Amino acid sequence: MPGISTTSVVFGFSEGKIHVLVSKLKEMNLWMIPTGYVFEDENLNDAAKRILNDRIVVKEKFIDQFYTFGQLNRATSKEENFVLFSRFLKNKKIENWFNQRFISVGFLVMVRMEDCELKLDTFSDDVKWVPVDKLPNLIFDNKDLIEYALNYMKLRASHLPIARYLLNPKFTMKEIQHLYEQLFNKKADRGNFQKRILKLDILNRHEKQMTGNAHRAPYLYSFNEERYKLYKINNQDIMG
Amino acid sequence: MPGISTTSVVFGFSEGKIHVLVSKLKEMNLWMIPTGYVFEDENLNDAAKRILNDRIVVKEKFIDQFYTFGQLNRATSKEENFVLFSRFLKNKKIENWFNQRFISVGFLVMVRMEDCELKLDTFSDDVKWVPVDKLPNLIFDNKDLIEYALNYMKLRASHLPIARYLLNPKFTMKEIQHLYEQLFNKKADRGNFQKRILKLDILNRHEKQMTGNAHRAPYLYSFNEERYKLYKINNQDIMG
DNA sequence: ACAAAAGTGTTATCCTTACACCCATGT
DNA sequence: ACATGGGTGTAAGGATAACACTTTTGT
Repeated sequence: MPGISTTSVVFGFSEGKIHVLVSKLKEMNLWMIPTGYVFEDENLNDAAKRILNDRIVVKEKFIDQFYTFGQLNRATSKEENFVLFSRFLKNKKIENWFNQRFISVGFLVMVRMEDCELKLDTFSDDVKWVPVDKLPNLIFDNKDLIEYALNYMKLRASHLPIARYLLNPKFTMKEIQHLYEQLFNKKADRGNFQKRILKLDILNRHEKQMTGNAHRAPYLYSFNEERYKLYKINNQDIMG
Repeated sequence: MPGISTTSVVFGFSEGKIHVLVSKLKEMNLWMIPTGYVFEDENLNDAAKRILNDRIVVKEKFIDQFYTFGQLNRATSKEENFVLFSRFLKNKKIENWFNQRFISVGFLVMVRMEDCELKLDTFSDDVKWVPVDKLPNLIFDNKDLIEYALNYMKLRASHLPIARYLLNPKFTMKEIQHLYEQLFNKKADRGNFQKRILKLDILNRHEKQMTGNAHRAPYLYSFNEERYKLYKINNQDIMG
């Protein structure tokens, strides 16, 4: 469909940092996140998945739209990068898809970084994960999209399966706490955080894992899928 | 832009009921909510406002997108209504805009019903407010959109200026309580509801209004715009 | 005076916070 | 044994829910 694309912000979590998936345009110092046009006979969500599958292979992922970007000046607002990109297109003799106005449905994607296999698409000569606080030079409004997605995650944290999709199947309390501390940029009390999480009654506790460190070994936890599905947040606030 | 439309779910509140704005297709028992195509040189939000202005005149409104609908079978899923609508188009000799696949960005709109002046567009011979629990026969997936918008309002109630835009500038505790009771379909304790609302510290209390009823007159309240703007919800849940 | 609605107060209970204490582990 | 991180307990303070009590109004 002319002018309709999906753009995915793919988040992962590793070594205590939230990461985003980016790919580098061939022979340029310009990076981008997975984008592509929607086919005439294709559902929006299917389009997002198809385009994503060009860059990344992963068994399980969370994917859902978070906002539709339809400003007129989306491509030209980062003028410097727009000029670079136009030259790139000319070199590659690609048709001028991007010269017309386009609307992007933004998708929030969450995966386990360790389960991912990254692939190069035809326009790229590099694909990698970068920490969200160290983003490279991005085309168009890609940086805005990433920030919008992060903010969306924060606001809707209690309605999104963040830990479920970003953490490994088995994880420690320390890991899940670090994840939320990173997301909210805020330290939490160890004991109270644990109590809060456990009170949700959606985790299974497993055997301790001997780490070889010179301290007590932590328990491992996993999500209890049955109870996790039942777990609905009572975010009725004003209604008590 | 071919295939890209905006569709607005316009909510109002009157006589203790949440209402939706609908218009009736000429000479048919088929209703719809404000929809229209986006121009090539037009921002998404501007398109939604322009299309809305064909049906309704109101000074102040809340408007924001809530979801983008991109399923393939959107028009034909309500087959009965699709057949009716096709016949309507043929009668009216309108070009077959709707025979091609289309994507709709759904907008949530909130207005004060009493401030609204409704207008007929060229396809309609009736425009009116209907209670959300008594929707008429609607084209396409319009009913789904309305239900989606309502659910979105519930989920994000604490982040949306619902009472600010649905209630009259001055209102009673009873009115704001009824609004939230309708939205959540749940009764609240009178005293506790009042305490919760007042603790937010975003309301001004005004003189009592003599109603002529045989009981104590209630205070009137309005939103304190300054404090309302400062009021940010700490919905950090898991972070305490 | 009375009924009905509106405003305010009370109490028991629960939740949160900050911090302390004990436990486990490899050196 | 000891240092370090991990698990759990506790007491003070705050928030919540259910309900009772008081005030205001027109008849």
